[in-house]
Formats: sequence, structure tokens, C-alpha cells
Amino acid sequence: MHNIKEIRTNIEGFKKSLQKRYLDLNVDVILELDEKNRKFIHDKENLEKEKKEISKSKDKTLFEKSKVISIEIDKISKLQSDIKNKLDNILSSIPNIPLDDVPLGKDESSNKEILQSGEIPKFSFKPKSHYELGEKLNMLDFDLATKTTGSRFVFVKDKLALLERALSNFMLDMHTMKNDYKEISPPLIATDNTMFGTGQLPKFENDQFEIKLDDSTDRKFLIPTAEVILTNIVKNKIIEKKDLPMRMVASTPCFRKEAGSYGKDTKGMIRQHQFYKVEMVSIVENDNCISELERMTNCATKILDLLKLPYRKIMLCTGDMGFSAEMTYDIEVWLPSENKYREISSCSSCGSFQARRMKARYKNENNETVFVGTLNGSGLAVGRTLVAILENYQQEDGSIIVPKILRPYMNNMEKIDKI
RNA sequence: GGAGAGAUGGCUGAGCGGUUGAAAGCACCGGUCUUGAAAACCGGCAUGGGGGCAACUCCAUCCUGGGUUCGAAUCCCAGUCUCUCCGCCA
Repeated sequence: MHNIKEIRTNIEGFKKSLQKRYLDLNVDVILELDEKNRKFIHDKENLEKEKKEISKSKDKTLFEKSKVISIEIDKISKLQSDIKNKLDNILSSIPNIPLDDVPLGKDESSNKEILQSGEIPKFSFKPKSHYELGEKLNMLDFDLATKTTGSRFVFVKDKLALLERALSNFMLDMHTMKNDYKEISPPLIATDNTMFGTGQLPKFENDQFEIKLDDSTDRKFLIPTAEVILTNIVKNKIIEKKDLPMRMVASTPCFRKEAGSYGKDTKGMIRQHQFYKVEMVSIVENDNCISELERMTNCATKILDLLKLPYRKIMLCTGDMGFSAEMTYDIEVWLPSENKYREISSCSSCGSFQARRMKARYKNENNETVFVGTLNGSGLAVGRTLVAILENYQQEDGSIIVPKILRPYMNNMEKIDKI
């Protein structure tokens, strides 16, 4: 959420920033609404002052006049709040502004590769896709999910279910024991206001699963990522400086409609309506966002290092970043069947963008109340990690070697085999 | 599901129709004292918005939304949330 005051005082700068996002937005409309809004506020306040003085004077002869003023105030208030709503609607749909170091570009072709790591496996046979492997093992069942639920769902069974659970546990252990994150098991449902805080609403409502829970006035949604519910822990709070940074991690199912991705990744479990993800969230002092982003990204890549999966780290360009981000690293894991890297984690700094929407603040060293910085990153997407293990660790006979680091989490199983 | 109680500043907590934006305490910041710290004492300390270069000033806000009144933190209605008791239940 952008500060209208800042926009007003730096129109050209704001326009330029939006151009980085390749956004076609009429800034003049914003300024016009802002001006109208302020005029109404001004008029309204003058009347309110007059009314206040009458009531203070307790002069009965003026009471009738006060009534007339009240009616006038109501009229102006209505006009003012309509304008303000329009303005807020526009402002809350404008994405965060990229940091200067973010490469300029419209789409993923302008993303910048930072590094590659790990050895891409060589196969003496044609590597199969994860869904072929999983179906042959009788441990991934897409048809069954279609029958019970619909497309873009899957039944994970038997040893792969264990592998999935092992991955969650392994990742959580790393982040809690080595990386200083506090484990949270949060609600999987969030209110509309919570969804607004992290930026899923109002613009991306079509991607969300709304559910009917009760007749309360707020709306409820299944979380598309634990980022939503973890970040909003600090909503409407003023945090003590000594309590920062706050680092939290959760393993949760995530629910996404994936509207607009028809025909994309329709096979397999790359793109599902429901998937597990281990999510890291950091709440930091605003100046520490960049260093925390580096730290968080390292926490994510460390998991891939330990699993011995080849990956690369890229910085997303201005046009490819998510709505709330000011800088994003994507981590992409190597998938032999596709012969390319696929996203397995995305770590973003949101600066104070989400904090402003959530009204999440802290007292800085000058005792001023200022907005916190928020960051989120997958550490990692569990479903896609499962995919990566199946494909990278596959054997010619269709069995899967269990990565060494996971074996303690899987009753020391060394291989996933049919039977 | 039934019956009650409550929601006030960063926190705790008074106030229950008219200088109350709000007592008091804690926390925090500045000062005196101290070799330094602690204690004690003095002072400061809510948020959002409008106007002004600024000192400053105006408006709103005591859970949310309506209503009564010249005037509402205080009265009325609706909603949300929290707590206690009873019932049901993983």
C-alpha cells in the first residue's frame, strides 16, 4: 500500500517506479481524487469546528443552527468517503516498488541468474517424469483424486507419503534448530482483512478459495501460503525493538485456484490446487530487509545442498516479481524429465509494503513508531521437492534412492521400491 | 447450542451525558544525583488525517457500524471478539 502523501510530493518518481513494473496506471486520476478528498475534508472540518463551538457555548439560541450544520456535515461526509474509497481501491491495487538493484524487465526472460549449484545428474537411460515414476510405484494416484475431488489434486500414498512427511519434518528441523526460526502451526483459514494485509486481496481474489464458515460479517479464505497467516501475526501491533527480528516457520497445506494457468503443467504435481509448503517469515527492522533476504535465501538453498539436489538461484526482474515484493530471489531445482530448472522456492523482501497494509510497527532507536519490514520465503515447497527427489534420484528400474540426510526421517529406508 | 460478564493509549487500569484526548501505574525517552550503574527526584511520552517553510494549528479516534442529543468513552440498537458457567463433542 502506497502512501498518498509520498506520491503527491514525488509524482514523477512514482510514475517512474510504476514504469519499472510495466504498469499502465493513470496517476492523474489518483491526484485528482486526492485533491477532491482533501477539499471535502477541509470543508467538513470547518463545519465540525463550528458545531463544536456551539455545543461548547451551551447557548440554546444556537442549537437549531447546529442541527442544520449536522445535516450539511452528513452530506459532505458521504461525498468524501466515496472519494476516499475510490482512492483507496486504486492505491491498494498498486504493487510494491522494486529496489534499485532489481533488474529491469517485462517477464522471466530478464531474470538474472546469480549462481548454479550442485551437479546435474547424468543418466544412462531416459529419465522418467515424476508422475510416471510415482504411478508406476503405485504411490501417486491422480485418477483417484480426479474421482473424489477433481483435477489438480493427487493422492500421495505409501512410501511417498512417508517421504512427503519426512521432507516437512527435515525442513522444519533445519529451520528451527539451525536457522533460528520458531515453529508455528497456524490456522489454515484467514479473514479478508488478513488477506488484504499481505496483498492477496483485493487484486487477486480470483486465485483464492473462499469458504463459508459462519454468518459473520468478514469473509474467510483458505490460505494460499502460510506467509499470509504468519505475517499477519504482527497485524495492528507495535512491537518492541528488542523482539526483532521475529523469525517463524510453518509447514502447511496451501490452496490456490491457479486461475489463469489453464493448460499449464496439467500433468503431475507441479501445479496443484493443494500442496504442502514449509514457509519462513521474518519480521525485521526496516533497514535490515536486504541482509535478512540474503540470510533467508541461504536457509532455503541449504536445504537443497543437504538433499544434494542441483539448483540455481535467480533474481527476479521488475516485471516478474510478485505484487508485494520489492526484491525476490527464486530458487529453481533441476528436473531431469523437463531438462530444465523449475521454481522450488521464492524468497521476497516486501520492505514496509505489507506492514503499511497491516499497520504493523515497532519503536525504533529514536522512539519513533515506524513500520516493520516483512519477508517471506519457501523453505521449501514440499510437493515440488518430492518431485525433484523422484526425478533426480530415480534408477533405471523405477526405484528411488532416498537421499542420505532423509533416511533418519524414514526409518533408515535407503530405497523406495515397488512392493 | 443456553445463561451471564466484558472490550479504554505500547501494556495494566480509572472514568459511565458537558475543558476527558482521556486519572493512576508500568514500559520508554531526556535531565538532576552517581566514578559508572541502580534507586530517588524533575520533565516528556497515543494514533490517523487536514492546513502551514516552520513554531504551530484544526479535525477525527476510548472494539466496529448505526441511532438518540446542541453535546456521547459515557445512553439505545446491531455486529465482532474475549472471559465465566451449563450442555455437546475430537
